Amino acid sequence: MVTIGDVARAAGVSRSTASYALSGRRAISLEVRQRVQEAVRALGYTPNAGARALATSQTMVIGLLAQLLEGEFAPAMLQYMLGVSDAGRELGYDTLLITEADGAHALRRITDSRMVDGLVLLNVAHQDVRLPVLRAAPQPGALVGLPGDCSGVDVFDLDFEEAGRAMVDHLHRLGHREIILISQPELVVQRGGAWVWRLRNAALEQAQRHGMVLHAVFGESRQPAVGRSLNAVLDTYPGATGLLIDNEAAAAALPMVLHLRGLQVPRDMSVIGRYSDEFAQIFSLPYSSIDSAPDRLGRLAVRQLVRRIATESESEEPYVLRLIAPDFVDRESTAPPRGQHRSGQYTGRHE
Amino acid sequence: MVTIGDVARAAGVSRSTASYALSGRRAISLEVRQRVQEAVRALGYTPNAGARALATSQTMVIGLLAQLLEGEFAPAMLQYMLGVSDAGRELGYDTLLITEADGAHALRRITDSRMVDGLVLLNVAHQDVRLPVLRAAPQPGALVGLPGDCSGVDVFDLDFEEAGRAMVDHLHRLGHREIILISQPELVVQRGGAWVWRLRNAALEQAQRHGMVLHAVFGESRQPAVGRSLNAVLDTYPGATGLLIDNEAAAAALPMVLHLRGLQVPRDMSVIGRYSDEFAQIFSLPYSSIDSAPDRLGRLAVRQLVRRIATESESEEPYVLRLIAPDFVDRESTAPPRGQHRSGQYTGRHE
DNA sequence: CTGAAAGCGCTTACAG
DNA sequence: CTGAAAGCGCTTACAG
Repeated sequence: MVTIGDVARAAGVSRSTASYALSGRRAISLEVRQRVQEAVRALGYTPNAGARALATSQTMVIGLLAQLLEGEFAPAMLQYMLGVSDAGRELGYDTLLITEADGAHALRRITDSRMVDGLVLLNVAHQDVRLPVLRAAPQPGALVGLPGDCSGVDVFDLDFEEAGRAMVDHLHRLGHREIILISQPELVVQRGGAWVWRLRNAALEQAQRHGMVLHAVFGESRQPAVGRSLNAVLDTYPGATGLLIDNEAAAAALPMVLHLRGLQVPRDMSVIGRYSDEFAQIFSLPYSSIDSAPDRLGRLAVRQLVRRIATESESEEPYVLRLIAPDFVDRESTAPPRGQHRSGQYTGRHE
Repeated sequence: MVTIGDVARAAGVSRSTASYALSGRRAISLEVRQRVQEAVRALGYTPNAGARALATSQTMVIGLLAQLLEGEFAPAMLQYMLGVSDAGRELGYDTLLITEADGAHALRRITDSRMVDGLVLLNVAHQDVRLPVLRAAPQPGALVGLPGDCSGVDVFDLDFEEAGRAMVDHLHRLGHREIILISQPELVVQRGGAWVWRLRNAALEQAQRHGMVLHAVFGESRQPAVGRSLNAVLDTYPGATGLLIDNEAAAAALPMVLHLRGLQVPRDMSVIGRYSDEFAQIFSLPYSSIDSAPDRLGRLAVRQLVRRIATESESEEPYVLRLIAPDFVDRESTAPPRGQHRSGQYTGRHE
């Protein structure tokens, strides 16, 4: 392979001069710089990443710890991953993708061996076993997902509580008084998926504040269970006029379920989802939704991570906890509940 | 950070002895080996990956070039990626994920800087601009996807021609005489998505051989265009009794389309798809299908790549071109065409 | 069975 | 403005 020594020889300068000419870290005469650049081009020189990492203690690589857990909606994960990878590249970083089931173990391996300059953890649980490892690591970390303890890391997530309140408020404003919330499978909650219960609890509280009835249930993650459970819920609460769907698989299954029950949206049922706009477009989910903005969250996490890598040794910047405001995408799937629609009155309970 | 020098000092041996004790590349007395291992544990030593890479010219990292192109079905890509990442890890390799739009440029950067020991390219086009770069690189490469020129690389793909024939044969055997094939959007074909036309051309030939009428059309990749185009096709060919769906978005949209047209599967329409089993499960696509086996293909590519990395300098192993046989997953979405069903006769044309 | 030394390809103080 | 040298943390011939 062609090394900086070859470049130096071809340009008739020392290796250090060649290095400085390329990095620009000290003044170099125009003539020498041009000779070096010419040699680089002629020889097709690219610095060896491993050697550079060894010399500078910087790998220019970010570790991305994805977690694909049972009962969760895998396709959503891809969008976070792309946000991280693309943002990293724009900032000069490559992305090491770690998908091992044992995330804590993988994290220790990656950080101990100094393969990366920083880490992004996706799908962070309330008590995430990866966090103690991350805190003990010499590299900084940024999370997508809000854990119980945010110390020592930068945290980014959707404001799921605000999302839950916004969904409830929206239907309340339209006059709905009995609604249903379909969350992720209970397994996800038991495993510590705090985002699920943050939305759920906030929605329940808000409904109570408004004097609404909110039936909060856990959905399923796969067909045919998803469809069955949707039907069961609709059977159980025939008086409900609104549906909040914090569950991608349920959102995808819902159009057919409602259709087979002869229910039209929004005439017979108002629906609000919570998923990414990209997902809505691919499957044309016809429901207004809170955009989960995976791409944006991934990018935010990387940007902060890179900032922290740069300023790591310097003054202790305070850690960031940023919950982004839910963005409501209107797809006209909500309306006043039946009966009220025609009268234009938003006052009574459902008749 | 703790280095092998620290370990050596703690164990009272030289650095080379410590290194050999850990690698096992030469005989070490039991006593010394134990002292070294004890020092490693006590100090929490992990070799520095960059230093090791520099010394051995092995990074133990595989580069994964994903390509998310417009008009293609992004969620499918994730499954290939996971297959590669998981298989790599099992073989001792980490995965560098490259998602840059300019794949050829990214590939050159990664290979020139020696960040990886080998490359896996996903979504390979007929004339893929990344291939010349890959062939010129010092690292070996494995492809998922069959290009026009396979020289210098190991290639893995589904046997899309056999898949096309199998789909046609299946419906022919049941007595269908007029069927429709919905492929990916035309854009995908124009861009060189050879897998699309391999299935398509093979299906057309096979239909002709059987004396069947096959209407081959290009579908769409997003709603609402997908649904519209499905309806338009069904309007155009009212005599068709079978549907071959080589298009994930169309497969996801089809149940509702057929339902709204009052068509039951397989009573009124036989359907065969081509998508991964995982995808079928998440959305419970109710159609028999050819499994595109993304996980398996990703794993095969990595396994061969690692084999080639190991034997690279040795005798020239011939390059592999492996098209895996299509696997038919029966979900009971096919039957004899209407009318024949009752008679049990598979002889006539549709009446 | 073990050690001292060279070398992988860079970067960056240290000198001039 | 430029060069010779040290050093990053490993591995692996070369000696003994």
